[in-house]
Amino acid sequence: MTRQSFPGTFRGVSEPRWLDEREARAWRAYNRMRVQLSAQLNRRLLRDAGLSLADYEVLVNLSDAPDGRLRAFQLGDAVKWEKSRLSHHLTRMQRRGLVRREGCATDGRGAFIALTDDGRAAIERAAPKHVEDVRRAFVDVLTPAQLDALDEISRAVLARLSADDGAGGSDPRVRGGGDRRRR
Amino acid sequence: MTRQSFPGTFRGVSEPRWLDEREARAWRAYNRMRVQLSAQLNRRLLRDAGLSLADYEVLVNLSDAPDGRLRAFQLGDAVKWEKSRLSHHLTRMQRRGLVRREGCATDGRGAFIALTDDGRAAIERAAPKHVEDVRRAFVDVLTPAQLDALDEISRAVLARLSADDGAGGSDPRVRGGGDRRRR
DNA sequence: CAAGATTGAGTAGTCAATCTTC
DNA sequence: GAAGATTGACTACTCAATCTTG
Repeated sequence: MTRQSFPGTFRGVSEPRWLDEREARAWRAYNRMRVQLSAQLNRRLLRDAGLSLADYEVLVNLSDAPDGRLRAFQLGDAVKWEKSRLSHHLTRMQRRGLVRREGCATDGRGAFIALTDDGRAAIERAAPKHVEDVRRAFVDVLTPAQLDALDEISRAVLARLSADDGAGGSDPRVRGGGDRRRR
Repeated sequence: MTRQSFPGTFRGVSEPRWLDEREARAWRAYNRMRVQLSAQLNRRLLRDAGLSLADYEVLVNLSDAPDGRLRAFQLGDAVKWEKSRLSHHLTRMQRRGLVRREGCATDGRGAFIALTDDGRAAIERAAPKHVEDVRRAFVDVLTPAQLDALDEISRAVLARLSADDGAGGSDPRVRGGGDRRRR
């Protein structure tokens, strides 16, 4: 949107457009914030309530749902994780007594994920302190204008991401030569 | 900065100040961007160059250093990881032939981490495409004003985070009762 | 004993393959 | 065969303990 394609390039192969100073500064600062903010919130939540951020997200979504239960794929849509990650995570949470798996009557393939009493107690105990942590580190250091700006920024990036993931890639060039990581 | 402390609360214990609509919207949007953007960049870098974002960060820092080598703690300062994460990661990268560990002559405890020829080749091969990916998903969808806004936002958050991590916690209340996670 | 760094054990996440039901 | 979900194998990260040198 902001810049035209580079004049004189040939099918994008030649000189990459490196980031200029403003761009690099914003990108670096954003990445530092991203890493440090998540780490701090995670550490505190774990220390104060014995939950990871991932646990918290699952529990919040379940506790907002009617009857404290959701189909697994609905929960997956809400948290935007890979199916397998969700499944593994629920297995661990089930082992800890926070959620329970229930079969679905109308669709034999389906699973309901339900909050247990312990799970509900855990999220209710954790939430006030966690919200305070989010306020202290994030919300309360930003002006309303900054909150709105960040919202718009996020939406712009997300719009591009879903446009690209729907389609094939960043563009149609095929770039065959990269060595795949051996596993 | 933006809001006063809640009138009628008693030592912060009573009603938590939940997020209002603007705050919640920004927080949710930011988190979606954070998760999806990293995931997409990671996936593409891995697919096209066989490197993870973590590998990339290490290699960039080394290739910017004189002689392509740094003391481990300098590298750690640059990437802001835990010492043990860095050490584990370097072990894996060493096994893949991307870096090499060298002893330090003047400090027997110290280790130098050096880029191998393969490591330098890998980062030089990966960088142009990765920068294009960052441009496409992030830099090029934002206006210069938005880039500057994000820079300021990040700095504000980071300033609060380092103030808090330097000190004891979010505030002096001790909150002893949370059940620690059993391991 | 503090700084620099590594190790081990356990938890978490990813990719690909699989299983079952629609 | 596609949707809903799980499994297995592997890679990655965290915390606490350890080792070594200053």
